[in-house]
Order: sequence, then C-alpha cells, then structure tokens
Amino acid sequence: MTIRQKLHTALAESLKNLGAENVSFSLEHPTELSHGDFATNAALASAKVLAKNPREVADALVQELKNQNIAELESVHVAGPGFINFKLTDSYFQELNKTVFLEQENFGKSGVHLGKKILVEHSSPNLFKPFHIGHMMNNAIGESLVRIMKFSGANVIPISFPSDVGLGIAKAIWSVMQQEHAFLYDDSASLESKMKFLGECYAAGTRAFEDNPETVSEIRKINEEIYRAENTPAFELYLHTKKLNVHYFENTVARLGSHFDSYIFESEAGIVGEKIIREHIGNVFKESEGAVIYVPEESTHLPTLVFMTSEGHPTYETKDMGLLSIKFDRYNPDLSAIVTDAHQVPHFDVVVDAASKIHSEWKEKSVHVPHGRMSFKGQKMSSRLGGVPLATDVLETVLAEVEERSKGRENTSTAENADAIAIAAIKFSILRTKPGQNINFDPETSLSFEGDSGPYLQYTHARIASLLDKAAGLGIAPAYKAGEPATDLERITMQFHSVVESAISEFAPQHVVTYLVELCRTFNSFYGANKIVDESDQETSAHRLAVAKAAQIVLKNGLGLLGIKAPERM
RNA sequence: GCCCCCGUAGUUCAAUGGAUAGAACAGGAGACUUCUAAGCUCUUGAUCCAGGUUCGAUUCCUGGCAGGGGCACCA
Repeated sequence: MTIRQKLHTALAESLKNLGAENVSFSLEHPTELSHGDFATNAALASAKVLAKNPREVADALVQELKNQNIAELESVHVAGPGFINFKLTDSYFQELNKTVFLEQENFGKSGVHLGKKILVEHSSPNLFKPFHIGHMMNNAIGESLVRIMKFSGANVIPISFPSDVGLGIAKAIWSVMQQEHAFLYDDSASLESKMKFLGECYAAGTRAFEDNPETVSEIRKINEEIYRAENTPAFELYLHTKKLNVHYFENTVARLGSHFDSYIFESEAGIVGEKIIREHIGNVFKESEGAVIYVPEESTHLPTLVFMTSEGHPTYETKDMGLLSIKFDRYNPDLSAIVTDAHQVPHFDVVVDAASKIHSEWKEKSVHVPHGRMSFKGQKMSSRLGGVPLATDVLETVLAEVEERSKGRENTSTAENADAIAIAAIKFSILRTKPGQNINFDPETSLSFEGDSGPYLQYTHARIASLLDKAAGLGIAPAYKAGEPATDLERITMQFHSVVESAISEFAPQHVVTYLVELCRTFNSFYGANKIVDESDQETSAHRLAVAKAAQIVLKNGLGLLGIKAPERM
C-alpha cells in the first residue's frame, strides 16, 4: 500500500466518523512544496453535506486524523479556505530511499491493471509509402502508452495495422514491373537501396496513372489481383516487396525503440470486415445507390458513411470493423487502445457506433487516443525539408544539430549517444503536450537542448552517473544517513507513484514529462547548492549520493516510460 | 450549413472544479580559485470576449469571435 492510499483510507474513515460518508475528495501533491507533501480538499468537499463551514470541518478532520496516529505523518494542518496539508516524517523518506534502491527498475509500478490484458495499436504504416513525421508522432505516443500500461501491471500487447492494399500500392507494383528489378531478390543488396527504388517506383506509378490513361486499366487489374490474392506475377512481386516493406518498417521503429508482437494487415481486416458488414445488412447497415452504408441515429449527430463501395470494395470503415473483430477474437483484451491521427476521430466514432450494435464490448473496451499534427515553424526546418517531412529527414536534421552541439564538449558523444539524444529531443517535444494537440515544431525552441527538453533530462541522468563514478573512484558508496532532514529532491522523488497513476488512468504521457522536468530541475538545483561528493566529509557525501541515486533511478524509469534512453555519458 | 477538437506570458507548452495559474525559450540582472555551463540563482510577463452554475471556474453550461478537422463510395 502506498502512503497515498493509506492517507486516503484514513481520510475516508475520518469523514465517516464525522458523518460524511462517501464524499469524494482529492488527495494530491500540492504545486507548492511548502504546502506539504499531500493536500486534500476533503473538508471543502464535505462542508455542504455536514452543513458546517469548511474551516470547522477541517479542524475536526485534523483531530480525527491525529487520533489515528499515522506514523508517517510529521504534521497535519489546515490552510487557506479549508485545505488540509500533510507533511511526512524524515524517517518516511529514509524508508522510501531504501525502497527505491531495492526495487530499482520496478520502482513506481502500480499494479492497477494487474492480470488485465491491454492491446495497444500504434504506428500503423502505409506500406510502400515512407514513414513520415505523422507516423513518428503516432509512434512516440503509442510506444509511451505501451510502456505506461506495462507499468500498470497489465499484459500489454503492442500491435500495428499496416496498410498493405490499395490502388497506391498497385501503382507502385505496376511501375516496378516496368523496370529491371531482379536485385530486389538479391540478399546482398542493401535494404535501403531496395526501399529507395520502391519509393521511386511509387512516385513513378502515381504519375503514370495520372498522365497515361492507358495504364489505368492495367493498374486496376493489378489492384484486383492483389485484393483477390490471385496467383499472378504481380501478386508474387507484391508479396515479396511487402515483406521488404515490413522489414524496413521494423528497422525504423526499432531505431525509435518500438517492437510489435504482431500485425493485423489491412488486407485481412478487409476480408473479415466485409463478412461482418454483409451479415448485418438490413439490421445495422443498409444498401443505397449500390453501396452499403451505415446511418447513425439522429441523436448521435454522426455522419452517414459508406462501408462497401458500389464497386464492392470494403472502405476504410469496414477494414476498421474487421480490425476490431480480429482484435477481440484473437486477443480477447480487457482494453483495446488505438492511436491514430485526430482527423480520423469522426470516422472512428461512426465505426464504433456501428460496432456497438454488433458486439457491445467492442465499443465499451475500446479507447481512442488521437494525436495532432506537427507543423513546422522557423526557417531552419522548412528550408531543409519540403512538404510533409519524412521521419528520416527530421532525424537527420536533428542529429546534425546534436553533433554540432557536441563539438567541444568534454564528453564527446558516440554515434549511438547522438542518435539517442536526437530521438529524445523529438520525442520530448511530442510527448510534452496532451495527445490530440497539434504541435508546432520549432527547431529554434523545440530543439534548443536547453531548459525543458529531452536532452536536459538525459543530461541530468548522465550528470548523476558521473557523480556516482567519481564517488566510486574515491571509495564512497551511497548510504542514507538516518536523521537527516528530507530534502525537496526526496519529496519530489516520492511523487513518482502518483504521476504514474495519473498517466495510466488518463493515457497521458505528458504528466510524466512535466514531472521529470520538475525532478531534474530540483536535482540540478540541489547539485548547484551542495557539493555532493566531498572527500573531506564522506558520511555526508554518501548520504547525498543516496538521495541523488534514488532520483536517478526514478528519472531512468520515467524516461523509460517515454521511450527515451538514459545515457550514462553525454 | 451541421458535427467534433482547440484558444493560457512576446513564443512553445503544462495545470483530477481548488490555495499566489506552473515551466521553458526570448528579454533584464547575477554567482562560480567546486563534482559535466546541454547547468544554477534572481527578475519582467498570460487564462479570446460576454453571460451562467458553484463556497470556489483556465477547467462545467449558453452565446459570440478566432483557428484546426470531419460531413457517403480515399485512408
């Protein structure tokens, strides 16, 4: 049981004693540390029920709590209009420090979803099309949610939904077939060169489709062959290039720190979805002008959408329906989260509304996390990258910036470190905002590497690592000294549990970001005010190291939740 | 026209209906014969407008204004 749960229970008990049972109240860390370690509005919330003024209720509550003799409480007092502030004892923080050292990478885990199965779908690529900045946003949020949900104790299954059928792909295949492409089957040729070739084919195929009317029927024929999985040369080539694309996708997301347990392909979802739609024509869907449509109830204010085109092809909505079906049939999750671009929200709402009439749990257990779009401000980025920036372009741009800044630094960055820093800078700027918000990616500020930034967090981690190294060289090991007054750093470190909890319940990585910035600021302030490793005072040094190391463990765990690496040197 | 999302310092972002709205960048000032200056200390500066609900509203409701997205055969 965490201290927060303990206090919550004690407060509920006290309220009951005062005659205010089942009043909901908050118990949180005040913004101002000077207000205490916890604060509650319990008195304000129950004043009305008790028909007393809040201060009066607060005083009574404080008395009740004192009677309960909670060992960890240093002081409890009433403040402002009727808030009750709690301050924890120094020995509580000593115990906490011990716990952090004991639990290490497990410190902060919550267990609220222990035994649950959670599916998280994200980063869904359009195979044959390049991975662009939108996919990167999706990936940063999705991967963070995967990690946050793992911290909830759930069995998390990350999956992705690659788009592997469609006219665009047929265009690319058509173009490949016009050219010499034996090297695509040559294992000694690099994947990059193959992808570059396929990318060019994609563009060429698109041009041909628009400019040469005679190619249209050929491309449509290839499209049909792929849809029907016919055993033709085009389909064989498609299967091979699809494999290359999946491989490339895996490399790309691996660089960003993601791995998927499995894929559900758009092609299979289309087939499953189509079956469901056809089975429910009449009771859920209806035919109109040769197409199959879904007309939501008027009260939902949702638009009518086409599920099967008049040509008999499943639309995106039908594929999403198939996707839902496959997810629940295959995994039977307790919760199924999906990360998509915010502009899909209305479509998703319609699909889920229709799905609720087929299997109500498909709606009830689904969570949609939309992400916004990234726009670019400032000349630096827009001049180097035209149009929709590709993930690799953005990474290379940021990487160049990192390398520029690494010049002349004492600890020269390795290539691996530079990549980790560049990714941290990008992920931070995505994850600091609420998912769903559009992001203005301004390299002048987003990538300042100063203040609130991914590199700032990493720098703090490396700084602590460096201190620990220095101390180890002097034979000083971290050791908490009993009786030392708890520092602000320890008080902030302790708040990690609550942050994890709200990140889990709200699907909100930004809470972790905000918290880590505060943790690092507090540490750096501590660092500036105290000499941590001091040969002449080994006992104090050991104590401060213990406090710093606990913060470092929490920082590393928090960065882990964001999918950001915690380098030892930078 | 209808529906959804959004509007917070000069800028980029935070804030389960709670205390003095929190950071960073930019601007101004400063410390360091000390462990990583991608750092630290101090400082200037904000809730789009008008109503309403509430002990209390950036948050909830209504109406404006401004931006983004969606509205049947693309995804």
